Amino acid sequence: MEPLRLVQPEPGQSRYAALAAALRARIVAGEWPPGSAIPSEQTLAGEHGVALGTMRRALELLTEQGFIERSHGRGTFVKPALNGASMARFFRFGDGSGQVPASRILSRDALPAPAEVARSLGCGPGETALRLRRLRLLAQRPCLLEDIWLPLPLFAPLAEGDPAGWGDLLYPLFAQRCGVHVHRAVDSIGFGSLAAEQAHALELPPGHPCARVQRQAFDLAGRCIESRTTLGDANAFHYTVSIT
Amino acid sequence: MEPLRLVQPEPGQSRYAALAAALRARIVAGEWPPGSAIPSEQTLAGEHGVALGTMRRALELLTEQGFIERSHGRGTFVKPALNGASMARFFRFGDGSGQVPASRILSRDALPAPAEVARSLGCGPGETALRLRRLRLLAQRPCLLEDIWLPLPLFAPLAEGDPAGWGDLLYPLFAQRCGVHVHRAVDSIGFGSLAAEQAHALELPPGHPCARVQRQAFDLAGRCIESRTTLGDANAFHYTVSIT
DNA sequence: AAGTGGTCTAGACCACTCT
DNA sequence: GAGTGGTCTAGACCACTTG
Repeated sequence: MEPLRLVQPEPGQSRYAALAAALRARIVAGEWPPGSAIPSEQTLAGEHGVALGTMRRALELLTEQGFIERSHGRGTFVKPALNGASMARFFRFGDGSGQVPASRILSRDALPAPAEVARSLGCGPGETALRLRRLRLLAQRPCLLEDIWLPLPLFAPLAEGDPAGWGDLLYPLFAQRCGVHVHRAVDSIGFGSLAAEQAHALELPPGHPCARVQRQAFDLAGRCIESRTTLGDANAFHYTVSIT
Repeated sequence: MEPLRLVQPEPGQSRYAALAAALRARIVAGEWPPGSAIPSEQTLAGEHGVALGTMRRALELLTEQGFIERSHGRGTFVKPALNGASMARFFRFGDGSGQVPASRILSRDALPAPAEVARSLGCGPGETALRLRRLRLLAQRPCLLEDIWLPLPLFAPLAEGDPAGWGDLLYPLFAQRCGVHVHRAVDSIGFGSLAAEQAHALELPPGHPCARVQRQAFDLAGRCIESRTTLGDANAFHYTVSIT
């Protein structure tokens, strides 16, 4: 018989919000890994000594916040990590078949993080981080050029071994090799033109207009675990926003 | 004593979804104009012969869908129309003080709608529509150039009178003069370069890179009531997206 | 003080999934 | 058939806004 886990709502906070926070903490702590099932609402309600409807409200909150997914008749599951295939959503290349671009690692170095990268990753300036340069191709033609910074004690497993065997998606690799699950990402879109070196890699003329997508990726605990800059032909860029 | 308004859920549809649809129809029909209060959940629940909690679920649905806003202790209100000040959200000009750019109407004509515009507005190709060309300025400096198409029987009141008195925002004008309330908008973003005439209006060199935002605006009933193309300096463009 | 939406309870029953 | 989440009920009480 499990003892009651009573939660004490902060003053002004509702009980279901407090319950959601408690469950979120258990998820973040890794008690239930991404993709696995958590106990049924019946069980959880009994465990915390609250009515079923109250626990449902808490689980609805966690669903809205993107921590869990519910499936009728099956159960409630910790939301699996993002797979990172979403970068192509900003560009419309060639056939538009929506397939994942192939990946080619151009370089891999452990370097002191420049100020801007350090700020983005939330680490001290000058701390060493892993920098990947990566080219992405569709039908053997270069389409995206990426500059990826990863904090270093955490991503040490990626500093070794042959990157040729990594496959086309990085985020599943982060999970397998480093135990890092990407839960949320923020993309910031801007515009610029290609430096000579960048233009050469993308097989475009120097000075060609490009779209620049700066991404920060976060894990379940809200720590920034990736700072990435992606460049692509501005003429292939497109994006749609709905306003309400 | 108001008679019961019983709703019949479609097979496979929940009762609260059917209630939400019924209320949405009354909102779209104009029974409660934008900004006005609708009856309390108590009243509505009684009126439809359902439990309070069920009516709450229906109202939650309408809230998510953007048709109503609820305010603790005050009541439930039909969501007021968009004010259209949101175009500046795509650009970062000068001081970044976030103020609304001034508006200058460059031209106003009733013309047959080109095929693409007609498709966007959902009217027959070649039907006449109202075209506005409009320049927007911050601190007396041009920043955005707009090409706006409006379907014509509906917007006839804007074909007359001096546009100089219209003010800086069009959407409030749509509501006052034409009874059109903008409920939702979809913006599609791309990059291009300025034609000579466009460059001249924006005081930029011809061929200068520009961001192009194509907007479709919709009223409560879901009809497209505006097709707009906005051009601005690509170097001032920025936008942030959160992915979960 | 009256009226509104927000929280919480304790139950019943239904729909879906898996074995 | 057992277990899950989804719907619906009927009520009590609380928190907020307004006259």
